[in-house]
Amino acid sequence: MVNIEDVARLAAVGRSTVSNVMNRPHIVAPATRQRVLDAMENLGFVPNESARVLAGGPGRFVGVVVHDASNPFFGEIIRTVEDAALNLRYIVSTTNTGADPVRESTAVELLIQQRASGVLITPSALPADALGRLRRIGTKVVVLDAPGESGICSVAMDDTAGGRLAGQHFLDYGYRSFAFVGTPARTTQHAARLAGFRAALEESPLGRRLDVQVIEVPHEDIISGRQAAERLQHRDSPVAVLCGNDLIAMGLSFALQERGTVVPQDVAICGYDDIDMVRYLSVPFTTVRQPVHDMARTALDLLVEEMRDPEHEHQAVLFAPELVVRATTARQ
Amino acid sequence: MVNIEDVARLAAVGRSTVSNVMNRPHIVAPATRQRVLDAMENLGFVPNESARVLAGGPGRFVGVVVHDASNPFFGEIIRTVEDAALNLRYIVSTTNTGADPVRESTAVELLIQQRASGVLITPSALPADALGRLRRIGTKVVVLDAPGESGICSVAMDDTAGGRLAGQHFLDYGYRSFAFVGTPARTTQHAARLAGFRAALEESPLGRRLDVQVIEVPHEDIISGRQAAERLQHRDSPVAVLCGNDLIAMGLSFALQERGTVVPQDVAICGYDDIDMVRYLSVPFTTVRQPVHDMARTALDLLVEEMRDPEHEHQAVLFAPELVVRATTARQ
DNA sequence: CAGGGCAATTGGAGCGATTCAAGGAGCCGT
DNA sequence: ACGGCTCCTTGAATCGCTCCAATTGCCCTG
Repeated sequence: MVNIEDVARLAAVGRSTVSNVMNRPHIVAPATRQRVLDAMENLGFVPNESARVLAGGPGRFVGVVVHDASNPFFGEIIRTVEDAALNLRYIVSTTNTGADPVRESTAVELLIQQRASGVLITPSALPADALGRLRRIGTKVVVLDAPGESGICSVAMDDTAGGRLAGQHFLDYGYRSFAFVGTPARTTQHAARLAGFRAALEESPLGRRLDVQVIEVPHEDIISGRQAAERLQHRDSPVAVLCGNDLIAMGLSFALQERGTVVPQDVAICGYDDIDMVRYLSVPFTTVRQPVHDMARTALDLLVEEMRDPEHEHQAVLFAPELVVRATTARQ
Repeated sequence: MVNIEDVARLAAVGRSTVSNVMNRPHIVAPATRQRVLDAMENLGFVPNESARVLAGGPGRFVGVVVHDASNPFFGEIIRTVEDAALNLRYIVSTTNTGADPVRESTAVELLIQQRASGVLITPSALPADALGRLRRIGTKVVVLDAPGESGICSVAMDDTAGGRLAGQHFLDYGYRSFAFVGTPARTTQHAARLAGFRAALEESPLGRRLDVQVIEVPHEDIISGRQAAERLQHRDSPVAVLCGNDLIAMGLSFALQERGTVVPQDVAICGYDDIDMVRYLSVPFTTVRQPVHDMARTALDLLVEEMRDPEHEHQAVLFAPELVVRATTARQ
């Protein structure tokens, strides 16, 4: 493989000059610069990132850790981040954790091994020590889709507000029986949504007479949503169900339809995320929209800023959710 | 950051011994090994992967390049590969190309910079020179979901056979008017599916009187499928449409339903991939199933074998597709 | 008991970049 | 003509690790 020395020899300059052309082009005389550039071109030179990082150069490796890339919500995040990062010539590495804390720490561990210069993470239950270790090797961290602790940048949705929005909407529409399907025990996001949901109900005139049937499911996907259908109890009055995300809502809705339960007459459903798909289903979903694109973009901007500017001040950005009413809820 | 030397000092051994504990544990005396292990633990030592790679050690970095991770088909591939690779302590980095040749080469370029030791790629149009350059730096490559050229390992579905299967099925069911929706001009996979589809029709007794209306769409997603609905011409006889993948099929189907077109009475649809979701829709999809899990697993196994064994013989594995008949096609 | 063989350990020479301090060349004003 | 500048350019030291060749004991055997 051709290295910096080969380039230097062909261009008849010193190794450092070649390095300068790559990292501080402005201090190299135009003629020399061009000569070096040509030499690189001729030789098909590609700098060795490992050597670069080892020598203490600016790393160009950022890791993105998400629950599940095939969930369109995360898909959109990844796409946004990749687009922006590739333009800045960063190398983006995505890892899925399946919201599993063990895989999450494995993923972080591997990122540490790589001495990633930045990490964008959607934690399920982020162990503080993992963050500490990342910090110690100088890796910048931005927490995405979860409230950040102090001393760390974070970009999140106000999940409590989102849950509230859904609860309020159900109450407005006259529902009196409620359920939540998701993974509140395993992910902070769902827990907050559930909390907001409960809060809205409790604050209503009917007060604490309103109870929420909580159905904890194993994953955040369609299959889990389907499974929840069997456990959902609905007798006389229609049940209003808030789902932890749209995929779960889809699964639940499909399974209910198969059993002859009609949405929204028998069961009302509110999803979460507003992924593209749910707007196109035969019964378009009422859901809580997250400004995914903006979140992702902001998160990357914060990360880049933090990587470039050592004096950077941490900030926690909170986005507001928005309720999108479609056909899976109806006025009673 | 703590390095190998710190560990060596604490354990009162030489640097090399620490290295040996990590890479060739069997040649270190058990007592010594334990002492080193303890020291690592105490110091919270994490080997620096960059240094390792630079020193010519066995790299543990593999790249996975796919069209779109949020497509469940690729999602499943990624999940499978990640599971297996993480167990082997490989670092998996996923990149999306959106089937765009430019992003594809950018992705490969970055992988070269990283000196990845292995790459699993789903090419749209893989430029031969990119492969060559990867090869030159010693990166092992396995092509996934596309026919491999000689001198390279590949795992693929027999897409032509898949297209044939669909065509045959439509003929059996009595359809006489056909269309294909997908990206045949931009991806080899869709092109092969279309070719097989055409072949089946041409080989039928009705011969070449059967024409296929080809609708090229910009992406392989739901939105593109929806757009295709406007361009699909169907007059008297029902049209049988083969879609390049299930997402396109879903989009097409949703859009048609909105305009009052009934599936399968007015338009029959056959998807491709058999992603989980399509089985649960209100009208479950007829589709061509790909053994994704096996493909992904086989691809990774090949890659690992190739990375470990320099004498490795390239092979091209071809999986057979399978038709799954559900409710979007009906006997005429 | 010398010598051979084996197991365990280790210092040193890179790997390919970066950064820094120092050196050389040309130009200016005096 | 010369000191003092600015601009460019460069050799050397370094990063943390792996591998190799060499070394050290130790046990066994003839």
